Amino acid sequence: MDAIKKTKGRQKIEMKRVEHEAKREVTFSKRKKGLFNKASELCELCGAEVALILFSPHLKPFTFGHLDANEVLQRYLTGSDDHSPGPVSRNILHRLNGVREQYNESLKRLEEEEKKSKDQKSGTSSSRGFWWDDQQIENFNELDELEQYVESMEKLKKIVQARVDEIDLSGNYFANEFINDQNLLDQNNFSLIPHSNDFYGV
Amino acid sequence: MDAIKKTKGRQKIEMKRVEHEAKREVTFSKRKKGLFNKASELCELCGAEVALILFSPHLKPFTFGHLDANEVLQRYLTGSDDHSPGPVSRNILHRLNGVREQYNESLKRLEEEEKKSKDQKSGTSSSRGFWWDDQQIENFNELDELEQYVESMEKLKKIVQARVDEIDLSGNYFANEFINDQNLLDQNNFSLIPHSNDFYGV
DNA sequence: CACTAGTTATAAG
DNA sequence: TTTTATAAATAGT
Repeated sequence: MDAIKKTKGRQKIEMKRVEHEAKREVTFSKRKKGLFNKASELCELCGAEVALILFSPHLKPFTFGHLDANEVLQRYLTGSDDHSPGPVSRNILHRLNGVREQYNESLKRLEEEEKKSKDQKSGTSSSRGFWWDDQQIENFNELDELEQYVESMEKLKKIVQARVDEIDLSGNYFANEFINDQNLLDQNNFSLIPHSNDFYGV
Repeated sequence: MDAIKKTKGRQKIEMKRVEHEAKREVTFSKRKKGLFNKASELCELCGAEVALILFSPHLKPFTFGHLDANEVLQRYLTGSDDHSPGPVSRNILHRLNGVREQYNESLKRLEEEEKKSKDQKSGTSSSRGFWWDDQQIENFNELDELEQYVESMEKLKKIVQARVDEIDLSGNYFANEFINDQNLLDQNNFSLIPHSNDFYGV
């Protein structure tokens, strides 16, 4: 009967740069959200860890990390894993020969800085569960981005909660050393919804 | 007529850790591939840059980067952008106060190491276009992983080629400084298909 | 933003 | 692995 279609639905697009700027930004926004969700699902389903650093077309940085992007970066850059000293990337180690000590020291200082600004006005949430950074959000569809992030974080919150529950039951989850305190999660995580301009204060 | 279905098709799954190990590894493998492809598409469609570092359930690292993961990491860690000195993350800069110099020096040395081992037996491809690292692949479905990567890279090759063509025409692509020599791409990139055990020799 | 409808990713087999 | 068939992501409105 009603053969009239309201929209053309999703159309196939060529895999090349989207030339129209507004369209490109919409695509970026949608796909960034999709990518972050895919990353979080991979973490949750498989117990993987991921650090994702993304620069928008305007070179604004967005990051996503689970369990903690700095932890993941450290493992990657040093090839070390304090928690499970299994096989180490000799390739990476070779390339970082002589650099590791410096870098570890740098990381320590970075972590100290992070503790200081934790849960303050930096717009950064850093805790043992998920890590998420939204610096420079102010110049790019501010509210939209923010809402997307909040949305993502709320989704992640559910995921983490489920994982924590599971850890309580199974007791041998590989990530126990990272997420081992449900109270910590309850207290510090996922309270990112901005209620003041502090969020934009950098 | 034939109402018998050959499979149940894709089934909805709960977003929680996949407990069955074999199934979890299959899921990881599939979704990692999907995630990498999503990342590469976002890069291509929107001119974004991305660095993705992923640890498998067995803590094996996989990375994906465009244009160059080290470049993206450096921008992220230092908050600097030599190519377009726009707004800089003061938050990140603050956290890295006093660390940047050290880190830049480290990066320089890392790059030197990379040049030495480029296109050798390290299993690492590093060039101006895409960057991809497969260290530690040897303990996890070796060939499968490899094939996936090769597949991804061949897809990416097409993307890069399209982009290069476009740059030739438009001349003002933001990535010009990175991908600015088609011959370089032709010569050094995407020749990763392994034909000997060198690939596994670390 | 929210919606549709055609496209893509992927759980099972 | 490759093939289904369905779930999920998303281009266009």
